[in-house]
Amino acid sequence: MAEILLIEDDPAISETLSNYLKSEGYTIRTASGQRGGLELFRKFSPDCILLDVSLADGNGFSVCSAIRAVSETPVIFLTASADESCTVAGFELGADDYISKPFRPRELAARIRNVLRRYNAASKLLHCQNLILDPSKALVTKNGQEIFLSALEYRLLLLFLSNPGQLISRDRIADELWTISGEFIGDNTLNVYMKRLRDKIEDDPQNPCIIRTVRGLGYKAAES
Amino acid sequence: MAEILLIEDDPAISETLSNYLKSEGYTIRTASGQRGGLELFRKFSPDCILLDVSLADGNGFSVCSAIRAVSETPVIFLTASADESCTVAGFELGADDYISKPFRPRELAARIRNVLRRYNAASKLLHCQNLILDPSKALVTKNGQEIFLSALEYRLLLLFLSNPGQLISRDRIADELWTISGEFIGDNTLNVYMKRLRDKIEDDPQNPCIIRTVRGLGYKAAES
DNA sequence: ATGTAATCTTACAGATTTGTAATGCAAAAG
DNA sequence: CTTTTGCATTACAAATCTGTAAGATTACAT
Repeated sequence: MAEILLIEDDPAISETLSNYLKSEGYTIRTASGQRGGLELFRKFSPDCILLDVSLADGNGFSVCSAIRAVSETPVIFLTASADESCTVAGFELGADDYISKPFRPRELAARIRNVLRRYNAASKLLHCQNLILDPSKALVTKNGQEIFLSALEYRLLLLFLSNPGQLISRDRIADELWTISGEFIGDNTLNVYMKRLRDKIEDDPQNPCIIRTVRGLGYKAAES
Repeated sequence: MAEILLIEDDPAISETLSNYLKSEGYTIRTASGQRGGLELFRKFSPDCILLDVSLADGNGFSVCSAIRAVSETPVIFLTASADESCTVAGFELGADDYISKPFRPRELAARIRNVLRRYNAASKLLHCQNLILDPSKALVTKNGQEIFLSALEYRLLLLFLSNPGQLISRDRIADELWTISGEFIGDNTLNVYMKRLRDKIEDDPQNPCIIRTVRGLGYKAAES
């Protein structure tokens, strides 16, 4: 489960929130000030940060700036004041949400889930069976072993893993891979590419599990 | 500038919001109900949707579901009630934010900017000068013309465009491109790759603008 | 100016990719 | 059962990719 860093000045609020979020299944680390907060951030790389605006040794805004300088980790501001310019300032610094006290616990939990969902969706590795494709590095691995794919094989796999469980017609594949460059390719060229790709990614290319044939319609990647 | 679809029952609120957001530079389209709202959504593909929970012909939740079924376009719920279970329900349906009346205009604008910022960051095409790299299709184009890159050339370019304006050392490049597979390559192999990539992507490979050399330190991609 | 180190450029083979053609095979249609 | 259709498989040249070597050029220090 996700790990949350709570940076909060007031010990009473800190404990209340901390207990509630633990009951929701999160791992919580708490700090009462800027210095300790940033230290825990560097040490544990939490998945989300709850940040009080008013801290003993500074304010939450500078903490948020410091975090944003090195990371996109979601930051949710907590504040006693519902002051509009504070809210605006918080978002300008790159915060992901801004919640005014009094906190309603279920809403807080929903907003935490919301930022985590988006954050996880953003850093998307594409999985399928024991295969992992990392679009940010154009890297394909299976059981930790790199698989070398040619440019077109990579595109073909990317197309399938981007649409898991979805039937993709032969025409659509041909379009996505070739028609941007205006070329036209022979009728069974795609068959050959499927074979080559399967030989590289499937455990048993004769009985493909990752990309299955749907006779007469196209191909379909496994759900996950 | 971004285009916003406002789906709101109450004509007075609709007009007030609409005028304010226009003054902020957005293009606004308004609908008063579910049916009209979804029609405008399909017709104009707005960048963001402001969605009142209570509508004449249904409620905002079903509209949100319908939108989420086909798109990740950001949805911000607007509501008169500050009811906590409504808020939670909204987020469960995949909403991006949930704002209770009375709306403070500057905060609303800040929250809109926030969801737009994240949404744009998520569907990230990587730009640099007149060059565009689409990681979701592994496609590189320049002035609309496709550029054919080999697997390694693509990775090399991806590395640079993912870190615009940032100096990248030769060692780091060698690590990112080769050491995952455990291979070691000759000392000037990277020089050759840089040359090949530049020949393909730069207008004038002799005077590279997209990736510049920083002698003794490495290479650096232009900011944008 | 001269020397040195860093980077660029060219050239070259071996490996791989790319597209086509020919053949094989199995599921659906007749 | 036979034929047809759709996909799989194999084999093959042309093109391209990949890494290295050798020499040219450039920027910097002395």
